[in-house]
Amino acid sequence: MKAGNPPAAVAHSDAQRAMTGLDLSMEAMAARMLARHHATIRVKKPQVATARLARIVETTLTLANNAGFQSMSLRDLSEQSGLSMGALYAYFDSKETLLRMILGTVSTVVEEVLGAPPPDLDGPRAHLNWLLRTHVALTEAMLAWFTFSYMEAKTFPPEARAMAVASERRTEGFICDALAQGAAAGVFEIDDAAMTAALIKPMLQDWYVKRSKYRRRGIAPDAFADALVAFVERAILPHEPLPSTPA
Amino acid sequence: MKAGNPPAAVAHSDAQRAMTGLDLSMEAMAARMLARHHATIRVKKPQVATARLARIVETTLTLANNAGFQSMSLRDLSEQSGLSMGALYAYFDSKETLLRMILGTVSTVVEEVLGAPPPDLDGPRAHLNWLLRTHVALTEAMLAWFTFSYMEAKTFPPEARAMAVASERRTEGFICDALAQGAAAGVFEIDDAAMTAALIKPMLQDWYVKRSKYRRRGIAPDAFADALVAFVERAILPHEPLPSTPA
DNA sequence: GTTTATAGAGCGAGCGCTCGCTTTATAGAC
DNA sequence: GTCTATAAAGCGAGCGCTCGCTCTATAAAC
Repeated sequence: MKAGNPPAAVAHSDAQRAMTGLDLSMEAMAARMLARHHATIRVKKPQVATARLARIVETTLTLANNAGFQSMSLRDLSEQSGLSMGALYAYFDSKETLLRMILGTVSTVVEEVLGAPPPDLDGPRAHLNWLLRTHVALTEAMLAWFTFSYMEAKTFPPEARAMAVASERRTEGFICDALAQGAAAGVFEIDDAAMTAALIKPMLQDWYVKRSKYRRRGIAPDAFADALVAFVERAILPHEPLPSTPA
Repeated sequence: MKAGNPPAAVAHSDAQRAMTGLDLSMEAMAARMLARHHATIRVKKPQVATARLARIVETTLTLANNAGFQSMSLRDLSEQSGLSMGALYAYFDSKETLLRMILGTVSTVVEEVLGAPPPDLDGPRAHLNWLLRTHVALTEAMLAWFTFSYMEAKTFPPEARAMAVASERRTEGFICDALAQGAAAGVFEIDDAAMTAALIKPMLQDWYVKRSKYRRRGIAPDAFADALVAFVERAILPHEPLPSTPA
């Protein structure tokens, strides 16, 4: 396993980068984590550390998404990742730290991607459209990370839970802002932007939380995004009054 | 703690019964569970068994919803419920059985409530409206049960997980059927009923999964149901074509 | 006295985590 | 090229502890 650009994943990675503005590959994420936690990671060589970290995180996400983070023992992680117990503890000082490293990476990426819309978006409708489609693309590219963050949030220690909640509120805030701007501009017809955003977000989350449901039905990311955008726009774009309004 | 009708909860219980057609109180649920599992519950006197079972389930839901079912030790459960370890094992033969007892109760209740719409509903629109509002009322009345079922589903053993998935599909099926009937009758304007139902259900689930979000914002069950129905109906009732359709 | 229910000490298994030791990579001396 | 010195990285048995679960002695009910 030599260093250098992994040739097979380049096209895929480029497509993601075009949509989200970032390299979302496991290697790139591991490099980010290393940069953020280099003070506490005992392995010195960046190449080695990045590769091992990628392996650790990949295995953790797989095991935890199958049976839960609490149920995943560090012996399991050691065995599946090919690293010894001692080697694992060169990268984190406790199981909880490993959890926080993963969570922090996810919320940082969400912030960076959704908080930086392309400058050429034409108005609130295009902005909301971009938010929804980019969220689908982002969670698709980092599916395991997002299911991990979502499903394990309940059992997180208080600090980590607060981080997860804050990240979710931030995401909902992006949607709410786009809705409010559209309403102010007369592009959208909305009673309560906050409530509408509160209703839209769970639909976005369903894409990765219940991913197997959509996979079973053969629904591709683009098809889901299309349906979601169509549904939301029908509900918020202005149109003639309802033909009948019985009780 | 004597047996008999708990007087304080009668009014509340009656309101629930009017909406859902069932008594959803903890005592009533415990009685159901006892009837279903009387073969394996070693405590013979129904009054004693029902009261203890209610206490066990109530404590389990509280502890599990705080830190996860896996993290809840049976010593915690023993201490908090006031029952000894030995007494607990008179009601179930393993922690997993306790899990299945709770899950089975939830999915049975969902089936009974949502599968029995009142006969005087006037058409698909009223039916869908009733489905949405009843789902909100049901999950509100049994909030802890539903958050438990939802949040713990990932870590369930295969059989229990299958039960949870089946129950969710059933719920989505009720919505899908109402949508399809409305589309066939020309009351709704829908491309794909299954996809629309798939988008509606996560909004319903958000009410109990992210309950603290709505509590923080001071949104009452009725207000949520109103907003949800309004949002969904705007998206599916027929209306004039969109005023503009830019890319 | 018999039945029913409870108490709580105790069991083996498995947990997160540590630490003394081994293996591998690197580089200068000759 | 070969040898040696040193640091980096990895290893895995074992520690203290908690887990789910059991079992016998005891209390209460009738």
